[in-house]
Parts: sequence; C-alpha cells; structure tokens
Amino acid sequence: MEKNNQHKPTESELEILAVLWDREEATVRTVHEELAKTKDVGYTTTLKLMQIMHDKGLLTRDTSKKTHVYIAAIDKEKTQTQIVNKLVNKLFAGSPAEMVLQALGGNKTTKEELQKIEDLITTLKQKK
Amino acid sequence: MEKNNQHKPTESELEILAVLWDREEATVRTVHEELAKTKDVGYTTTLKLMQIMHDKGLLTRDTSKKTHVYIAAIDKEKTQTQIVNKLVNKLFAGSPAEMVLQALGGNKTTKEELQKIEDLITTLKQKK
DNA sequence: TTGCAAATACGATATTAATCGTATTTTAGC
DNA sequence: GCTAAAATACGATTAATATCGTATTTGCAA
Repeated sequence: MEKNNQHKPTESELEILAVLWDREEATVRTVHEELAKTKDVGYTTTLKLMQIMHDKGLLTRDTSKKTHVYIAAIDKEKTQTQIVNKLVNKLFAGSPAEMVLQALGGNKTTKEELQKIEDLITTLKQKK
Repeated sequence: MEKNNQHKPTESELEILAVLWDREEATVRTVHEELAKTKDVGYTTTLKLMQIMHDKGLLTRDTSKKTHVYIAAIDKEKTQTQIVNKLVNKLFAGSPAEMVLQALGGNKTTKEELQKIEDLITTLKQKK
C-alpha cells in the first residue's frame, strides 16, 4: 500500500468515491450495483478498481469479515476543491470568477442558490 | 479527418488548446515552447499531439507554407461550459452553487475576484 | 542549384487506465 | 465436516494516451 497523498483519482475512481462519500461506507457489491445503474460494467472490474484504489490509499477497508467494507480515505471537500482549483488554473487562467461565470452564466440556477453564493462572498470579503 | 464534434479533449490536448485560444493561432514550435515552460516534453511529442488533434477535428491548420499554422477548431467558451457542467454533475450532484461554494471556500480568492463574482450574481438575480 | 537547418510525417514503444476471466478463499447452512 | 454460493485475488488483455526516434520533406541562403 502506498501513501495516501498525491494520487489524483481517475474518472472511474471518482465515480466510486462519489458512491462512498454518499454512503459513508459500502461493499464492492453495493458500489457496483450503484455504478451499474448508469454504466455497463462487470463486477470484477469494480472490484479490481477498488482494490487498486486501496493500494493507492484512496480507500480504506475492513477485511475482518468475508465481505470487505470500504470507506473513502480522502476527503470529499478537499478533493472537490483540488479538482476545481486545477480546472480554474488550467482552463480559466486562474480566475475563479471566470469559471463561476461559465458555471452560472447560461444556467438555471435558482434565486435561492444565488443568494447562498452571495452570502458566502459577503462572508469571505469580510475576512480580507 | 473526423467530425469536429463530440471529441472531449484530453488533459494534454487542453493544454494545447489553452495556448491556441490565448494566441488565436500558432505554430507547433510556439505551442511547444509555451508548454515547455511548465512541462518537460519533446518537440515531436507536441507535434504529434497537434497532428492527432487535427485528425480529430480539434484544430484546423494552414499547410500552405513550410511551417504549418494551427488554430483551435472548437470554441473556448463552449468547451469550458461542457467541462464545468460535467464536473458539476459528477462531483457536485448537479448543483453549480455547490461547486462555486467549494471553489471559493478555499479562501485564496482575491477581493477583486470576489467583487467580480458578486457583481455577476447581482446581475443574474435581477434577471429572475 | 544545392546543401542544410528546420519542419513535418510516420511508426514504434511506453505508460496508464480499464476490463474481465478464472482461480482461490471464505463461510453459512445443511 | 462438507458443499455451494458469493466473495476476493490475480493475471492477462485491451484500449486510450503520451512519448519520442528516425525518415522524409521543404525552402532559404550561399
């Protein structure tokens, strides 16, 4: 098993992480059935991926029983932030405002959601 | 040469597109030198990638001179929106607001950036 | 016009990610 | 204890990306 740091999850790994973040913990079977709803993939593929993710330190697991139980080993919010920041740097010249513009621009974001963001910004500005 | 649609650019392809979006048009040499600033990669690798991108329809080029001149064939804003939307769906349960919150929560956004976003939100709210 | 420097074309290989078949292990229930 | 169903382990393969060496082409400058 490698160090938990540094590894950026791949597409497929993110799908698995999403399930685990949602459920706190889950077996391979559960994760697989969740993925299978939107994706045509074999059980052993999911199993193998989760084993690899465990090797990479992306997941922890309890192997005390026959059926192993997995838990995400990396933080949801941290991972989200990392990915978004990378995207901002790569695609939006480091300007979050630019990305927000794209994300909210054409969209059907509700007034309430906009209000939430505005409140956050107010808070953040006060800290400066 | 394939149809210009549908192909989602890879990481490396996005790096190249970023340079071309920035400069409007560029030679392989120019793009390569830009990439080489932040990445250790050979010239022929960049060349090959750009040729592949041309095959996929991601780039157009003028081959009338010895040194070919490339131009991005896909729209910057459209591509940005596509990528951001996908990310929102995959990682933020389809809520752009959630992503924005996460993007700004990290707290390294400048006051100026925050102001720009706030202005955007004010504008959006008025449209509701 | 010819040679040479710089560019492109092309093929092969390396790397990484994803997939899945088969072997082996585990354990609950008989 | 045995066995069968369900789970894991593992190896091999496929597929997609990225990399780069070498051959060929191009056009300017001498």
